[in-house]
Amino acid sequence: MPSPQPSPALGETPTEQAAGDDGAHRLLATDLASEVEFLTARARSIGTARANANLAPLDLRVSSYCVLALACSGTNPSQRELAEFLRLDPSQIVSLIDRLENRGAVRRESDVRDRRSKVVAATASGRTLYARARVAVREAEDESMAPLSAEERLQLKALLQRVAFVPSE
Amino acid sequence: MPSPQPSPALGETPTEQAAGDDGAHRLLATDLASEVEFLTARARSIGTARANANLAPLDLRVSSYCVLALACSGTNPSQRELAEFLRLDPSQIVSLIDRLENRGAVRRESDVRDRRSKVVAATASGRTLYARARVAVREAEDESMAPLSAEERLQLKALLQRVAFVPSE
DNA sequence: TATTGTTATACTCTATAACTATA
DNA sequence: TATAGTTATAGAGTATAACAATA
Repeated sequence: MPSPQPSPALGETPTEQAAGDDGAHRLLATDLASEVEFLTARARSIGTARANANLAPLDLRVSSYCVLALACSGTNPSQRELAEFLRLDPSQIVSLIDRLENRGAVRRESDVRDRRSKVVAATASGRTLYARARVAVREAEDESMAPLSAEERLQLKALLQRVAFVPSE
Repeated sequence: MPSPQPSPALGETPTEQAAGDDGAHRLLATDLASEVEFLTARARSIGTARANANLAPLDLRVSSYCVLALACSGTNPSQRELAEFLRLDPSQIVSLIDRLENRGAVRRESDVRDRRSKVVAATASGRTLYARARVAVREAEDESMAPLSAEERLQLKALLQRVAFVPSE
C-alpha cells in the first residue's frame, strides 16, 4: 500500500455493551467524529469484529475469508493479484494460503503460461466452506448495516466502491 | 470492541502504482468486490495509509492523531472514554498517551471527582501540533475522496456516521 | 534485468490477565 | 465488589530485505 509505515488505525476491542451507546458518547460532538478517515476506520472496526465473530466457528477470519472468496470466484487469481486486491503484502498471502491449503480448502496450481506465477483455486470442500462462510458474513453485514434501509445500503456501497477502487490512481 | 478475537482485516501495503489500477482489476467483477465489509476495509486501508504518510513528518499516526484530536476537543475525555470511542483496548491507550505526554503534547490530569480516572488534556504545544496535523489529515482526505463530489462526500459521511454510531446497540 | 513466490526477521498492533488505587 | 489505569506478555498483523526460479 501507499504508506511505507505500518498500520495503526483503530482496533477491534470488544465491549459488553456496544459500539455506540457507551459513556464515550459525549465525544460524538467532537470534530473527529465527523472526519471520514475516522468514520471509515470505526465502521470497518465494528464490521470486521462482527464478521470475525461470525466466522470463528468456521475457523476463518475476514482475511482468510477474502482469499477463499476470490479463490471461489472463478477468476483464477494469482497470489500477486490477491495481494494487490486485498492490499496485503505478498508475504502475508503465503501463510494465508498455506493455512487454507493445509485444511484442503484451496490448491496452488502453477500457471502454464508463466511458471513463476501460481494460481489459487478452491477445492470442492473449499467451495462448501465458502458457502457457509458467506452466510455468516452476510448475517454480520445485516447486523452492521441495520441502521440503514435497503436503498441506503446500496448507496453506501456505491460510494465506497468509488473510493475503494479509483480508476487510474 | 465487539469481537473477542484479534483483528486481521486488510493491510496497508504500499504499491508503486496505485490502489485501483493494478493487474488485479480483474477481481473487481467478483462477489467480494461488492460486499460492504470488504469495501469499508479497503477504503479505510487506503485512507489511513495516506493519512499516515501525511502525518509521518509530524511523527504522528492516525491512532495518535485521534487521541490528540480528542484531547484538543475541549471535552476532557478520560482514558476509558478514549478507549471506547476509538475502539482500542484501554492498555493501548496508555502507551499512546505516554508517547504524546513525553513529547509535551498532552497531560494527564487526575479527575477531582473520581481520582481513579485521568483526564487527558492538550498542552499549548499539543494544540499547535494538532493544528498542523489536522491540515495533513484534511489533505489526505481530499485525495482519498477525490472521486466524490462535495455533496457525495457529505452523503458518505452521513451514512457512515449512522453505521459507526448506533444509537443503542 | 525484472518478477513471482518464498523465507526470515523485525516491528507494530491487539488482547488477556493480573496488579494498584480508588470507589 | 467493581472500576480506571497500568504492566507484562503473548499473539496476530505488517513491512523489509534477501533468495530461488522463471521470464
